Amino acid sequence: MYISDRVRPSCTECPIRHRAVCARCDEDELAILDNIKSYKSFKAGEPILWRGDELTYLASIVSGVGSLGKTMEDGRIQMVGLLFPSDFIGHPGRAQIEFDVVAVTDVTLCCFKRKPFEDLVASTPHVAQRLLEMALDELDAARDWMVLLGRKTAREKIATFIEMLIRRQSLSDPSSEALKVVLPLTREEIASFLGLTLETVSRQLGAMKKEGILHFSDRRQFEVADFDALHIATGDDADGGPLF
Amino acid sequence: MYISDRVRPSCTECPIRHRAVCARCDEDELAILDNIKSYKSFKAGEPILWRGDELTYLASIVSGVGSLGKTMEDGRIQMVGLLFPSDFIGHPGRAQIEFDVVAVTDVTLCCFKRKPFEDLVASTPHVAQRLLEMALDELDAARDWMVLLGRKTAREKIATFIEMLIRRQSLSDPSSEALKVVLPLTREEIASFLGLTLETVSRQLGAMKKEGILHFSDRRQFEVADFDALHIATGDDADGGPLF
DNA sequence: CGCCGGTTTGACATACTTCAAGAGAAGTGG
DNA sequence: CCACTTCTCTTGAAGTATGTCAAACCGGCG
Repeated sequence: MYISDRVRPSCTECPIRHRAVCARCDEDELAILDNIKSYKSFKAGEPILWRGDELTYLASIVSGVGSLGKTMEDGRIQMVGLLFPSDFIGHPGRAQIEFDVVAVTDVTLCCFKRKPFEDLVASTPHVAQRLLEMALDELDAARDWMVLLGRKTAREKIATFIEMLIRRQSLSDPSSEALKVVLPLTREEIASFLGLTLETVSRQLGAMKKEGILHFSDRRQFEVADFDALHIATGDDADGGPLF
Repeated sequence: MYISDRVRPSCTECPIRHRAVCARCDEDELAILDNIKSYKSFKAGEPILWRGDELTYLASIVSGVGSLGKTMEDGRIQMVGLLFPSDFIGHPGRAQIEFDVVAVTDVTLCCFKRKPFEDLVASTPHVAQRLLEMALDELDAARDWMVLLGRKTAREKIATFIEMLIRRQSLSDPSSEALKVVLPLTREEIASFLGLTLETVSRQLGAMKKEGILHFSDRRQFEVADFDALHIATGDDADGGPLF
C-alpha cells in the first residue's frame, strides 16, 4: 500500500489503528489526534532522525521498516531495534532523541506535533496507558536482545533473528505465509543488529542454506524448510520444544 | 540503614521518596500506597523472583542492589540490569515476570499488592506518568547496554561498567566520594552483566590496576586514580571529552 | 557494456574463551 | 585459635569462534 505525503487518511481506516499508541482512543481522542497529525514518507536508506536531533514530532510507523541505532565515535555501529508498522518513535517528555533512526525500506510515518501530543498524554489516560504498555513491551524485547548479544553464538543469533522476523512480519501482515521470509535488511544491517560482521552473517546464512534449513529463491528471500531445526538453532530451548 | 521486616516506615521519611515510582504522588495518593505496601528483606544471594513466577507484588528497591537476568537452558547467564534503590520491579498489567530477580547484596523492598496498585495506576495519572518516565529511562539504558554488549571490547566494557557504577552509586548515596568504588558484584556477576567470562574480567581489572588507573585497597574496593584514562577506555568518545 | 553496491568465499589474525592449577579470604566447627 | 572447607579470585597455556583483509562474483542499471 502506498500513501502519499499529502493525503492524511482518517484514523478509522488506518492499518495500524488497533495496535499503535492510539489503539485505546475513543472517537473524541481520535479527533484530537487527527488535528495534530501529518503523514511523512522516507525513501529506503534515508535518515529520519539523528541522535541529538530536536524532537519536534513524535511518530508511529504506518508502513515500511525503520531501524534504531547508535554509532560510536570510531564508526562502530550497533542497531538496537527494528521499527515495524505500529511501533512508536520518540519519548514524550524528552526534547531530544538518543538514537539514530533510519528508513530501512520506504517508510511512511504518522507524525504528531510534540507539544500537543504531550498535552494529550497528560490529559487522557488512554494514550498514557497504551504508551506505558508499549514501552514495557519494548523493554522486555530489548532485554531479550541483550541475552542474544551477550551470550548467543553467531548461528544462534541468526536463527533467533529469522524467528523474530517471521513473528513480526506475520503480525503486521497476517496474510503473508509464515515460512516465506523477505529480508528487509542487507547483510551489513543484519550484522549491525546482531553484533556481528557482514561476513559472519553471510557465512552463517550460507551454512543454513547448505544444511537445507533455508531454501533461498533470491539473496534476500527464502523459505524456512525445516522449522524445527531453525528453532533448535536459536538455542532458546535446548531440546527443541517447550517443556510442556 | 537497616529497616526490619516488620516496620513499615512512613512514606514521608522514605529515603527513595523523591525518585521512586511514588515521586510525584500527593498526600492522598501516598495514603493509598501506605495501605497496600509492606516491606520485605532478602539476604545477599537469595532469589527474589524466578522467571515465570506469579507476580502478586510489585516493588521498589529501598536499599541494596538486585540483579535482573535470564538463564538459558544450557546454563549460560546474561544479566540484563542492575537494580539500585528507587528502581522498580515488575510490570503492572502483566501477571508474570520475564526475568530472574536476585538479591546481589542484602536488599529491602517496598512491596505493593499488584491488583490495588494497578487500580491506582489506572486511576491516578501521577503514578502512571512516573511509571512511563521510568520505563522510558530504562529503555534508553537497556539500549545503551546493547551497544556495549554488541560492539565494545572487554576493556571498554569494564571501563563503562565502572563509570556506570560511579554514577549510580553517587546518585543513591550523594555523600559517597565519587572516586571510591565498592564493587557490589563478584567477578562472575560482573562477567554475566558484561557478556564476558570471569577470567576476562579479572584480567582486565588486573591490567587497569597495573596501569595505575585503579588503586585497589581490597579485591572489591578501589579508587579511580586516573579518571580521564578510565573515560577514554570506555570508547564513548574517541578523544576523551565531550565535543562541545 | 562496464560500473557499482551487495554478497560470497578464502586465508589469516586475534580477542576472548576454555581448561586447569593454585593462592587468598572468609566462614565453620571443634 | 586453629584446621578445614568453601568461595572467590588470579594466573598461565592452549583452543576457537569470530573478526580482518583481500579478491572475486553477481545482478541491476545507466
